[in-house]
Amino acid sequence: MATSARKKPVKRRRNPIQSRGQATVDAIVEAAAQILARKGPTAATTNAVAARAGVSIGTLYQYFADRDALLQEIGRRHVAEMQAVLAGALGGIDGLPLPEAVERLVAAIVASHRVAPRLHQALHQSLARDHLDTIDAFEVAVEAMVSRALAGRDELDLPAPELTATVLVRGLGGLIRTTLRREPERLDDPALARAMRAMILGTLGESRRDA
Amino acid sequence: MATSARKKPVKRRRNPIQSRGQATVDAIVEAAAQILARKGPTAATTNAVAARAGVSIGTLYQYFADRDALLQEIGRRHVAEMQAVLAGALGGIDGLPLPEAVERLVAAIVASHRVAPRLHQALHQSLARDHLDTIDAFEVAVEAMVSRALAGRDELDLPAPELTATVLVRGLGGLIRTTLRREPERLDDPALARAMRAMILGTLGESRRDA
Amino acid sequence: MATSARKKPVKRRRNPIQSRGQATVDAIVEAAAQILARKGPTAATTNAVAARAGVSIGTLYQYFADRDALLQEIGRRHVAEMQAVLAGALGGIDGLPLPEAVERLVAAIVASHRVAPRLHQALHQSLARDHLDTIDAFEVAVEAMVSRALAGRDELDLPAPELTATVLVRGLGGLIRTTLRREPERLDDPALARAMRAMILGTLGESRRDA
Amino acid sequence: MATSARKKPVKRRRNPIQSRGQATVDAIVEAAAQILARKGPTAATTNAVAARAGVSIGTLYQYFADRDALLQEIGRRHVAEMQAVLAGALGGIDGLPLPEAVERLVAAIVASHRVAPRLHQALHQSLARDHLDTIDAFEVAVEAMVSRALAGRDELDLPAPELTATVLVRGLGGLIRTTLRREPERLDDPALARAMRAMILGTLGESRRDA
DNA sequence: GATGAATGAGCGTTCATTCAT
DNA sequence: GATGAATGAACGCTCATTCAT
Repeated sequence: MATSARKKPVKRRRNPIQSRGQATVDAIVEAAAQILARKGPTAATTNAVAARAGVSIGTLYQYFADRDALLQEIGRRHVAEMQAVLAGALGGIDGLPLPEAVERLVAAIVASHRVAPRLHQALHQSLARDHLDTIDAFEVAVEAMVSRALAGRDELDLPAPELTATVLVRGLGGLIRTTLRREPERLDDPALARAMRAMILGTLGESRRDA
Repeated sequence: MATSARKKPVKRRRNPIQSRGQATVDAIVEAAAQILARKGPTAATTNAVAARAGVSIGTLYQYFADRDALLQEIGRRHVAEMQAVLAGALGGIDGLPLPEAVERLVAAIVASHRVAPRLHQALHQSLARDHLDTIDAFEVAVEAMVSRALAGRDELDLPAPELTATVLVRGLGGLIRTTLRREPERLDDPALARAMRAMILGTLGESRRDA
Repeated sequence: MATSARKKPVKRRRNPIQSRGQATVDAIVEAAAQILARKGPTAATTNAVAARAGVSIGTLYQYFADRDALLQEIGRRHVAEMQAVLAGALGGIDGLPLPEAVERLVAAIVASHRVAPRLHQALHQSLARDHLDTIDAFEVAVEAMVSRALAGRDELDLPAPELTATVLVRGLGGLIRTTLRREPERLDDPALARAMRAMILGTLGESRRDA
Repeated sequence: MATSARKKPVKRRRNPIQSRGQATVDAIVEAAAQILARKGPTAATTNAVAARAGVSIGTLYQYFADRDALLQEIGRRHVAEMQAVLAGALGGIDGLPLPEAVERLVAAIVASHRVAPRLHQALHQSLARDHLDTIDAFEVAVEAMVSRALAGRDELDLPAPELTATVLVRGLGGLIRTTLRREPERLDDPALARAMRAMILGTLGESRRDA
């Protein structure tokens, strides 16, 4: 489904056994995420990260094999956060009538993108195609989840719930990402949320009619 | 609408009218676009571009104030190409019945993204947030165009054609971009195109019902 | 005789008498020697040595003032081993007739270089000119020993036994070292041993004739 | 005969087409050779070399792909110099009677090692086993040359001229190298030269007698 | 004593950019 | 105009060494 060759296995260097070490790792990851979010990928040099984290460059390399490993860890954490928000906002959605369920879904997806919008963009930009895997895997998981939810609703009777899920999730994601980049404040606009719901409901209705 | 602080004004060094210089500029831009598309932003160093273009690095700087100016020029040309493809594929669409019009629109948007998909991605990745303006402007223009087209169709009777256009264009764009990145070959899948049409038609139907 | 300025005096941190410490020191030295021999000087970092020895880096520095002190200790031990092999193989040589004595000498020198050939090379490579003293001292001692043995043989009647010893020992050593580096397996070749014996015997004969 | 796997092809970066460039390359090589000779391999950092050569670090990398390429170039030049000295000192040696020929040979080998003795040592120390090829090739060539010369002398009637040449050349080389390191001034001692000649003549005599 | 997290000088290297020719 | 040799700030990263626990 997804993609391509994986060369480098995940390469963390030491997982700290003293609690001091864990704090250090957190500081580094947080510093890197901040710089990434505020000034973009090119500003997130290993030296800048170490400086902002208040540790020496050597310390950074105690915990991360290279810059890429750090970036991947940030990606992993970011995805985990989005995942958590999404899961939290989606609990019990299956029991809801469709319109409410869609409302919840839209709200949840938007919320998950609001966790760290600038970082989200930066990660998309900074990670080479080979390294977007973590983020890709998350998106794939979301598509799968939505696909299952759609298939579970007999009322919908979709001929290809997977395809519909793909279109909806990717479309929604792209819409949110573009809006976040160009008009971040607009993501709070209720009219936009309403339009997104219309898009979903309309797509579902139309998809059922399809052969 | 758009965004953010602009540090550097657009800076090209001269607008060579004579064909000599124009050919050189073309060679440089083309070389850069090729490297960008094939090997990504990090491979597109000024020296590599000059070498591939068959000119000296000094000559490159005669025509472009800095690397960024070159990248922006590539963006400008890429957008112009997408624009041209889009316009070409959309001629006479207003006279068409809705289903055919939608079919044409989907085909046109997909086609415009297929002009140079790798370059498209590379530009999104390599341009700093501040410098995506050209691409943003294009997307805005497409939204406006679609908005006008929607507003012109009395049969649709949309309460907010602009909002609907925004959602559709951004959603479609994101869907295509994500697909291009993760499953490029799938863009040829007729089922996907059908699903996209369903999304549009459904959204339009649903949006009309909205108050 | 030997050479040059000595900056740092030999610096070990403590001479641990208790077996606890001795075992640790041994482990460290052995680990370092192994890495040196197998992967060369650049791989023998203090951290790598400590890791392979199964001790912490801090412990390593408890016993060795710095990396150089460790290297020198390895040199010392290596020389001691070569010395032991040599002495063992040379016992009773004085009573032997010349051809047998020479045969024993060649065998002994070859054997002493075979104790740890890779380590031998690595030490020559990794020790700064200033720190080859231990090895130099060993070679000087061998020369002296051979010189005494030659002087003790009235049958030879050498005009300058010391000079002859120098030439023979250094020549033989260089020959073995070069062969070890370029054609290590050839050191087992009986023809080579025979040629070495011819060299010695011939040199001895010729040297006597010299005024 | 010699050895082993060759990974990296020689990697020079640009061979300068302006004469300015050639001067720069020479300055860099010379600076590196000086540092190597005076302070040893570890002092010959790329930055130190560039500084001493009076060029920027970037310039160094215009001409050498990496530090190793620079070292190899130095090796190449050094070997060429030794070669030249050797060839010059050996002209017409074949017509000479054996004792004079040997005298010339010893003088020539000593002279070739005196071209840049400290550099010679440093190269042996700094080059990884994989990269001594240039120097090895030179030594092999010398062995071959001596072997041919020996085979050409019917008076010697050696059973294995190649083996004898190997022993003599490696022995002499090692002897000189050791002496250079420990007692450099002694290389001028006529007694040592005499002893070396004795070694050669004796070895030749003895080798003939061998079966 | 032993540990190992932390340090930071310094390494090899890249690449956007300048300017004498 | 065009060239390409030269620049040097800055990058990612290593490793000998220290010191609080």
